[in-house]
Amino acid sequence: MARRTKAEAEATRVALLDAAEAVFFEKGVACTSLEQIARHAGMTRGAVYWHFRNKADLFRAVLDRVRMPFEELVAENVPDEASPLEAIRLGCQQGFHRLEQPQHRRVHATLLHRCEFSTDIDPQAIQAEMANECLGALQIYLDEAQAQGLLREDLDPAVATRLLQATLSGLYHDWLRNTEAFSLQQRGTELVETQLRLFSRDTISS
Amino acid sequence: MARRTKAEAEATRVALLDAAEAVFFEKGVACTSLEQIARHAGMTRGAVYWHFRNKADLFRAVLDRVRMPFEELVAENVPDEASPLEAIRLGCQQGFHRLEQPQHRRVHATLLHRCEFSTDIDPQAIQAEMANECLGALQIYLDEAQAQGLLREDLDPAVATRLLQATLSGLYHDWLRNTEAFSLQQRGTELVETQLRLFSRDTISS
DNA sequence: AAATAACCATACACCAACGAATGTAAAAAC
DNA sequence: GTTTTTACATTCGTTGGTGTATGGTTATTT
Repeated sequence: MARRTKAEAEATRVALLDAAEAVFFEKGVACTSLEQIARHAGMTRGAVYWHFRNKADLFRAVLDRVRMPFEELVAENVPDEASPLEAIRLGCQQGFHRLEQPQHRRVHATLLHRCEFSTDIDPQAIQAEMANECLGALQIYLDEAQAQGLLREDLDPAVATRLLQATLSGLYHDWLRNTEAFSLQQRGTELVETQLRLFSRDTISS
Repeated sequence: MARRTKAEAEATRVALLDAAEAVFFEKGVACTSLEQIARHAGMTRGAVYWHFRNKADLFRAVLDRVRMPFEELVAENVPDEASPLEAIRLGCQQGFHRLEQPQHRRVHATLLHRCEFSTDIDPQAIQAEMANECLGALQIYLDEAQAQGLLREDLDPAVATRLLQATLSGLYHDWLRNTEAFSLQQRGTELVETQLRLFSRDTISS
């Protein structure tokens, strides 16, 4: 094969990543060979081994395209003057919106349900990293909410943080298990708003 | 090999299941060969292929040993005269207690984090089945709670059900991702009690 | 008591996938 | 304009795992 120009080479790299993303999601990581990925991208395994060391390296590269730390979500969608509870609400909404994009949906579903722990790949470590990042951010906002007197007096902000994080984690897992079952934005908004309303002091009855 | 007695054959079947459970958890389902399982049980692959059709069939058999429908948990641990919210609380506690048993812990962790979707194995279907069973049971109890006037007036029992189920699901996933991080019984009790308290009408402040 | 069938070990053929090695033609570098 | 490197394609040896067939012994059946 003739040598490609730099731009073309980068294009094939992206094509390989797209192909890996699609085939990993369709067949599961363990059950897809590098041959299948290469053919799906219109290449051969030679191209794969040129751009990536092996399957684990390729998988990491696929994951690296869809990171979304909570602070980034807040920065994208929340005005500075918003209250801490509003910041959580809008940050979550932004997260739901991102997750519903097909690429993010496929990659996260693959991370959760279509890839195994092995010596080369440790999805739990990546999941734990994401979860802890989210937990830490929520903690800060809920501590601030209590400092402003926004929370019920009988609610420890640390417990509230763990409760909200568990709810979000459950929603994340349940939706990615079957994205057809319900709308993430709709149910996510419903659950987050309800949870935050239950956290709040002096709730106005509907 | 000589023919074994029925009891001996059943014992090797159990030994194979125990071995599969252990090796699946340690290496991941995709990365374990039937040879490894057989040797771990002190047998050869011949025994495996006698008792099970293939790896997928063996995996199903491993899972079948640890089912625990919510109604069963309630029946085990809840007096008949308990209120619906108490039934939920005690049923959850019983579930936490069961999950902390090493066998249940290993199998559920394997189901979530150490086995992939493939043509032969569909862990998501099993997870969905468990989740829906739990959701349905919670729905019944929370509807009953509202009928008895135990819930806040501004809380739809259907929303409360989804909220509680998401919380439990998140707790389940988070704990199984790293069982060393916290005590399931402790945090589980904390979260469930807090959630139910927030659901309740006329909460007494601590 | 003979026949049968259960229970498992052993041996064999087979295949898919990996990774390394090699080939090569064009783009970059000089 | 020559050399060097890039960006792949192609080939090949090796390995690990699967499924099946077969055999050997003994519990069960009749």
